[in-house]
Amino acid sequence: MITALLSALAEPTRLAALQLLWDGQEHCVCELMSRLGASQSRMSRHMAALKTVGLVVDRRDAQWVRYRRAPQLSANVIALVEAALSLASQQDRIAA
Amino acid sequence: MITALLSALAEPTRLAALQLLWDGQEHCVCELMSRLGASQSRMSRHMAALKTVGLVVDRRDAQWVRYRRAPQLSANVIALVEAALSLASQQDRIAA
DNA sequence: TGCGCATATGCGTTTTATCGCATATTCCTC
DNA sequence: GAGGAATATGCGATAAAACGCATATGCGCA
Repeated sequence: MITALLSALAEPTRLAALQLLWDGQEHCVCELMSRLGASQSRMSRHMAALKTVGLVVDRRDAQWVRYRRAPQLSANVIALVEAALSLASQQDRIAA
Repeated sequence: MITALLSALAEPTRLAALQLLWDGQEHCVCELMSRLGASQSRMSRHMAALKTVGLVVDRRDAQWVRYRRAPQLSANVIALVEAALSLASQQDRIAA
């Protein structure tokens, strides 16, 4: 559902995580935690939320769970996410 | 703030209202209420929320308040809204 | 001025989101 | 198999959003 997707994007930590994952590479929860300054449970739950709406996928790799941008997202969804990320990074530049 | 914008979009009635307003025309609250099946106070508050984040503007016209899409929205914001509306209307077609 | 229509808003309630803390789970290494 | 690292999750607390109901406000018209 589109509103679920928008709700998932409407949280700063999740949006920032998506920004990191948008490079197409895998990132473990521990990396996201430290880079975004989020606690462990908080980060884990936010990633689970992104996964639930299908924006990211995860993969177990030894003791790590590696998240990455979901493959095969529809063009519409990609357009939405990239518009959001574009606004977010624009805001980051202003804040900096 | 981008997350406020996304939160404003992440509610079905608001998104549907935006879809109607996106034609560039003015629409009074009473029209939106009846077309979207929302109660008066609910519709009024949702429109106020859209106004707060700057997506719409309003104008008093006799006993009516006419809302319309905000002019001069940045290209980034327009891209975001249109991506959301595109997904919403796609979903509408599936539901129909 | 008084009435009626359209809209906004104060208020209390209910629902939903988010969080921290503690604990469970999974997997590696020794 | 014991211990430790990385991650997930149950639970209770807190905060935020949304709602209905009632009432206030703004406006036109008689």
